[in-house]
Amino acid sequence: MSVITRFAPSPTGFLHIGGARTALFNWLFAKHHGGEMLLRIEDTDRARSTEAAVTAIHEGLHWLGLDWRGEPISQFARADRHAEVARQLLADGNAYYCYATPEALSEMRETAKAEGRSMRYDGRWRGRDPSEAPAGASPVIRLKAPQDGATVIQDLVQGEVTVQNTEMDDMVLLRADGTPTYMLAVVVDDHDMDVSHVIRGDDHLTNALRQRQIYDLMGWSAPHFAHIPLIHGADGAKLSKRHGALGVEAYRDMGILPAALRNYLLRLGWSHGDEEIIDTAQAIAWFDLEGVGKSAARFDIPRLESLNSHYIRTMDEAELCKLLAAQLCQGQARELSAVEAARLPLALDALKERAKTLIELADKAGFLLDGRPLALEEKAAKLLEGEAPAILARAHACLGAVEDWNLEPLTEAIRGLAEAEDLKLGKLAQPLRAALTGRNASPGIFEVLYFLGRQESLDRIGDHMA
RNA sequence: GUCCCCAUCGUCUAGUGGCCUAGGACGCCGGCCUCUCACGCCGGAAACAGGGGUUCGACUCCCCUUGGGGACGCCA
Repeated sequence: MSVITRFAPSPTGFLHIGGARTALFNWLFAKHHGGEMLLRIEDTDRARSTEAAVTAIHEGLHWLGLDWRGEPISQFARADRHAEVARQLLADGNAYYCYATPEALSEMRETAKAEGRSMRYDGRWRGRDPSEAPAGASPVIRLKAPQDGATVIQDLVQGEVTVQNTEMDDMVLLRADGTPTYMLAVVVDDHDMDVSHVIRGDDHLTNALRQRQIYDLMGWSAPHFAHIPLIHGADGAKLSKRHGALGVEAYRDMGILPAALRNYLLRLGWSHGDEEIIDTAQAIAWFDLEGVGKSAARFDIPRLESLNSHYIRTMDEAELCKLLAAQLCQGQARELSAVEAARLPLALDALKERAKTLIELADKAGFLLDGRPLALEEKAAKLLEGEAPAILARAHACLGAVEDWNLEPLTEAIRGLAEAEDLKLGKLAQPLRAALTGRNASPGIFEVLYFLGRQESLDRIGDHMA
């Protein structure tokens, strides 16, 4: 039997970080077993589903590098099939019409809450004859759930979970307007699509027991369930859309690489011994449900950034160079000039180990762009005070004599000058750095000269010498 | 309120009864390297929620307490 998983988001917003991890786990599990993942949009609630959200989910998954089998499935498109199953349950005596109005129901809940009882549907229409139905009212169809005994699932992450049937009420299967509820649709679809493993957030754990009742009454065998713990915010509170849950595109905009986010999300709730850096191929080879932890994890940005810096340093340079160029042009009305673009690959190696995100990378690469006279950061301006202009004048003269503008000759020239002047190298390097980059921190000063080229370097030094 | 789930350094986690003087990673602190910032290297502080059992022996098994989370919709 082949492994089929599904990622089944509701299209009510962007692909948030918890959903992204759920998708990743489903994808990895399927890949690991040579199976496939389905994408099913759970859009049975027409009022809350939007096309924009569907698009956002597609784009989010695409950016993350996750794919699925075939076309995305719209759950709503299968409403007829869901209704058919509801009618069969009805015909078999495993479901019944309920004429309780929404108002009556919420009143019932209020009373139960006030009296400290559990807020369940009381089954008032369970045994009644259809002839008692109020005229003109359109009923919902409810499952006639077992009233004694217990329902059990063997969860691949949480273990055996048991709930007494007295704790569960008769859930609505088909709404008054004839559309299916999620609870029915999810069971019918997972069954019809031969889903072998349902991997989802553990906020669905108690739902699984209710769904189990439908499987049992239909005489279907249930898929394997794996309820993975939720992700919390840095403060430990639930990560929700109101509380810091960002869409994956927010991480893209923060300059996070998809590979880094995958690795981070993988290690949040799953482990393989002490392994930390796990690329996607390795993840597919290793991923299993036994490695999934049971407790919720907090989202920690510094750790994500640490992983991100690793992937920035190790990724393909040409690829990174493209990302850097794109980032540098962001918000800028102009393209990079040929001269500027040529500096990027030269400097990339030095730059990339100083950046945790693409944003930082672009920021630190800023000095490579033309724009004399350079804007000076405060600390850089300080470095250009006092005897600095005089020193720069001598450096300018010294560098002007360098014919072969390469790392070794430049190093020799500057070191030679420092020695001749009996200056510590820092005394010379810091003003140069300030004049050349406008900052007090940058890659090594010989490299900076080399990246910028002869003319630009000399011009920038000239701007600040006495 | 009722039911369900969870509980190791600040954070992510290793640990499946003796290998634990509890390991790794991020972060933090100190040092080295050094033209600055990073990288790298070396070192440090830092945890088994509490209480009962079971056992020759519990981080590991059981129970209770506490704490956290989730679910109780004609939402998904």
